[in-house]
Amino acid sequence: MNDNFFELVYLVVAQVPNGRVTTYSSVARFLNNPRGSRAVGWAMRQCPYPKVPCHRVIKADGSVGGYGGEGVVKKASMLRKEGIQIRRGKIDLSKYLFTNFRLPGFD
DNA sequence: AGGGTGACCCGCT
DNA sequence: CAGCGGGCCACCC
Repeated sequence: MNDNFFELVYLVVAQVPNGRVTTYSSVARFLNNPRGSRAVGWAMRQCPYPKVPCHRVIKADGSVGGYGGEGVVKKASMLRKEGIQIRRGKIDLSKYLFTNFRLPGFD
């Protein structure tokens, strides 16, 4: 269940509130894996938990990133709907980036 | 045990 | 500011 890095990613991403976004790198860093950003992307690709807002996870440079191919448009649309302004396909991380996660399991 | 894949990141040019 | 290449991590076959 929650013994894998994989599961932790979902728990952390699920903590991202509406109207905010996070980056693969930030999540990886929170899990003490500063270089595990790729693994986070892997977890997102699987996304077996519908409660996990994988669409709120973007790249570290502010770009929307990917969503399984041409779904990126849909992803951007959803973010926009949540009140996130996207300028030239980029999101202002200094405004919407959320990294104030809490340790999973310490509810 | 080994190789291939992926919704990435960072530094350099 | 944009483009290219190398590196790192975890999962599946």
